[in-house]
Amino acid sequence: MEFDDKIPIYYQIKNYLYHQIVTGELDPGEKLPAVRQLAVDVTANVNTVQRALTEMINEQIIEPQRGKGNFVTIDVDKIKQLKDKLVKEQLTIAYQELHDLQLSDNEILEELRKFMKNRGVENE
Amino acid sequence: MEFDDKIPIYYQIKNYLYHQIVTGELDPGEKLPAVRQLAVDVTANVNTVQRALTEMINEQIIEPQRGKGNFVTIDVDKIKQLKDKLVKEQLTIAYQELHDLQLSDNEILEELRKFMKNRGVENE
DNA sequence: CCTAGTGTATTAGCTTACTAGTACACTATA
DNA sequence: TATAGTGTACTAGTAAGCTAATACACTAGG
Repeated sequence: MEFDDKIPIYYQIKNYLYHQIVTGELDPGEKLPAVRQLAVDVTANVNTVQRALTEMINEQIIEPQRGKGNFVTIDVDKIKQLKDKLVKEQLTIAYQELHDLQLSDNEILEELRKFMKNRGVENE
Repeated sequence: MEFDDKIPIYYQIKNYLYHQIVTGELDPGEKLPAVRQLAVDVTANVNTVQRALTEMINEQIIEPQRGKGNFVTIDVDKIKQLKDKLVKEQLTIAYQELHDLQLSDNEILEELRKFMKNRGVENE
């Protein structure tokens, strides 16, 4: 897994797992890979992974069962709330940044449409 | 100035100055505040500010004149390119994040419109 | 020439994040 | 009961970022 060296790894792992859960690649109640396996998967240290997991446990997104593993919460509302939170956070950041660059609401929408239209063209 | 403790301060200072330049709060050719003054302004250490400036000098966004100060480039094209780059970077990040959360193009646009509409309502 | 205001360089110490290694507690199963 | 697989805790060491303090080089102006 590739990391942005401007952001703590444990934070990026957390975000990675958030996505797995929100998108259903990890279902409610499903067991996560073992910490040691996760560490291999994302190419990070066990302690770093554990730090990410501990925060998610505190947030009650996952539930640990000693000796068994970590499990995604079965509270689907909680997962829905998580998704909404992530979406809103991203929109807030992007809007503020673009607005600070003096783009009007319409210009932001326009640039986004343009971006979507041209997306992929540069990947060739 | 408030910093996000997940991102290096020098990086956030750089971004702050980018915005000053792109939005014209700092005109082409204009002298930046002295390093020591900037450090006070953004509540950071001189060395941290200097690190941000050094990177911007390497990018030729600002030009240093020993004993005089640092000056915004007079190359307006360069500034325009900077703005385009910042806009594009932000769009890329936001789009990818939202897309990863399984929002379609239309849903992203819809959520953004909704966000713009409700913006400010929660600030009361 | 002197002084104040600039950028620039260097050193030292602190904190956080990360890694590595080890150890322990619990669970399931052969 | 023994063993393998799990989460969890702890210590130690390294690297990066930030701060603080000092020093030096250059410029402008009295």
